[in-house]
Amino acid sequence: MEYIVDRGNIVIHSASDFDIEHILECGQCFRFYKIGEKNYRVIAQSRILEVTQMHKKVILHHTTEEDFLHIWRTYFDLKRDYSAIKQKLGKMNQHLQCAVTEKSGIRLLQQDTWETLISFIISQNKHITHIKQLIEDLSKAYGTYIATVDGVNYYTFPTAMQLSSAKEKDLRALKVGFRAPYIIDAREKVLKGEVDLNALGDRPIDDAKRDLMTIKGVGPKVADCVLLFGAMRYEVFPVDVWVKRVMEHFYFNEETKINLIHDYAMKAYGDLAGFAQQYLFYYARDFQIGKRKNSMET
DNA sequence: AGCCAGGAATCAC
DNA sequence: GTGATTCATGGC
Repeated sequence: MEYIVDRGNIVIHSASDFDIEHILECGQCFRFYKIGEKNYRVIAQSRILEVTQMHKKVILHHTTEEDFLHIWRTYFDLKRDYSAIKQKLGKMNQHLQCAVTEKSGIRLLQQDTWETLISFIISQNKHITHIKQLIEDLSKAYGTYIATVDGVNYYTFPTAMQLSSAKEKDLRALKVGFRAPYIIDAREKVLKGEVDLNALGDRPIDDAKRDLMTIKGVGPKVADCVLLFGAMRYEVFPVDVWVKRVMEHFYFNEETKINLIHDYAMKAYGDLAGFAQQYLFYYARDFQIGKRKNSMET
């Protein structure tokens, strides 16, 4: 995408397939704050970035051309042609056509593998607002101070090393509950090299997933999320309660086992499965599709 | 107040 | 192997 440098900001005048609200609120990441309408503060890459959008004009505030080219362009996945992806998905069926049209500004962020691993371990059986809170508390307790903006202190997400002093009771004090030993097991296996997060991108997908699932508290869904959001493995299809509901609602018309949904989608969507999942998830959650009172209607 | 949350481990058969 | 129960915590 074409950009200009303007008074210390990076400005993209004609962003395509980009909606900062869709990107951040679609459930793939947790470390962001809404400042105003289409105005967000993002904590990533050991940095704080403020993003504003007005129609097709996107402003990345107080950043350099070098950071844009080497960090944010990759992080926001700006080199990928999402029009082509949406076109292919939209042709597959009418429901996907609705999802990609309604949530047309989604892009899959290229996030840190370790951060997604711990974040999605924490995410299990929790509402997104609470997940965000826990991750924030964890960062404040163990991360590195970045800066203070508008009177708020911001911290990086702690590395495995930075978490090495944490004991189970320390994590429980942060209210992560039964996930405390899971986080510790993830830290141990990563620090000892028993699980190599850097290898996830290159290995056969089944091997990579099996590796992740040796960590306590990492099952099929969390492993898929780490592979998709933290290792750019777009052929996976994480099935959570929302994806299960929307798939039942649109494709199966009855209660369906997670495994069946997962295998069906991976086969049907192929190397676009991860993208399909994200459009469907955000679409389903936003419109509460398949939830109780709406279930199995229309 | 009770139900649910971007699930997974554990136990019962 | 499948199905039910348990796990901690907060929001609604």
